Amino acid sequence: MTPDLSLGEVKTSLTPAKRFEEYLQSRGMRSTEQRRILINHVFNHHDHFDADDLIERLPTKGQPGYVSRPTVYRTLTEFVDAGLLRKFELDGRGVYEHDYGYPQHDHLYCQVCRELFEFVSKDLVKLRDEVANNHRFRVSSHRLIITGTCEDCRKNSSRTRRKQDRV
Amino acid sequence: MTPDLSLGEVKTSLTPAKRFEEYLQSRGMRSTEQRRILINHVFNHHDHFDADDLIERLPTKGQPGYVSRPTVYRTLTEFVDAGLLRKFELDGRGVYEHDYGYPQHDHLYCQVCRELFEFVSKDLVKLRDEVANNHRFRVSSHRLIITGTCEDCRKNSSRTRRKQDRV
DNA sequence: ATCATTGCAAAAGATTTGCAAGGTC
DNA sequence: GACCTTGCAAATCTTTTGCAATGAT
Repeated sequence: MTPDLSLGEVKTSLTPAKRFEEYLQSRGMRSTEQRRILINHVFNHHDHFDADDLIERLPTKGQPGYVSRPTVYRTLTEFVDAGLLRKFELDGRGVYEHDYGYPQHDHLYCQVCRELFEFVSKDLVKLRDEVANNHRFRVSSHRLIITGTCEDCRKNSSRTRRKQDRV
Repeated sequence: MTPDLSLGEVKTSLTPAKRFEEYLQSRGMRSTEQRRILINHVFNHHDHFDADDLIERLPTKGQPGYVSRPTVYRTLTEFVDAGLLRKFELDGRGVYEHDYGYPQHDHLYCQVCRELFEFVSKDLVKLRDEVANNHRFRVSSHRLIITGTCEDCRKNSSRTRRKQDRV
């Protein structure tokens, strides 16, 4: 479910990879094989994912394209710092989504299939800013998650979950 | 910061302790010293807290009133199941707040002093229900956290944080 | 050559679990 | 007495860190 791009999209001239290169340069950090591998994986899908999802998609140890778990974690943090990804917490895990070039949006979270659905609401941002103003609070971001049951899961409440349980 | 009670308060005839007793009865669970200790501690403060906060307020091992860490975790989960507390995640930790007899509200979170401020918004609930309707999604709850900097911390940006860092 | 980065192994932090002993109904 | 609960110790899960080897500039 992709949000309406007309609503809040940031105009971007650079690809995520380019932007990340700039970020690295500006910080005296280096362009490495692992960082290139990860940026490709992350920006080839428009999904929400956690560190494990990403690691599972990578080649295993010994194969070309393998990146170790600590490096995955470290690099995800760099992507967040670079403004490429946003991070939030769900069920005790860190979840990442595209930020760079991607419109502001919020989420519906189905507690049955554990899937995230995106929606965009200008009114929510207005409401947020009003509330913050009233409290003389300077907003840097917000996170709204509406939890419940999605249409499919309501219909098929007797069937098996479609998405794997994470034990 | 207490939300306006006129807005969303659930009328409650029972004290949390009584309601919990009923819950235990209905489930064939037992009324124990530890559960009574914890319900008193939890409902004597109107704060947000995590498991550690609660444990720190309890007597230490060997003292009367001591409750072990696993029991604290287990009992907090029971309070949530019983509808007495609500739980959410902040910075990777579970945070609890009163639910039973407490009005619906949301939070401003200051990333400097790490304090939570509550606010109530009827419009937010309306917006939430509209969005959910559009997506044929059945809402069971929502969680909005507005992150930023509170007034005090903006003013005193050079001073030390008022609330202890959690290492 | 210098210094950032990686992978490994191990640590850390929060929470959960197996189980024997003890408490409640 | 039956069986729910507790506390202990240990496990689990996710994420982080120290460090020596490796790679980028």
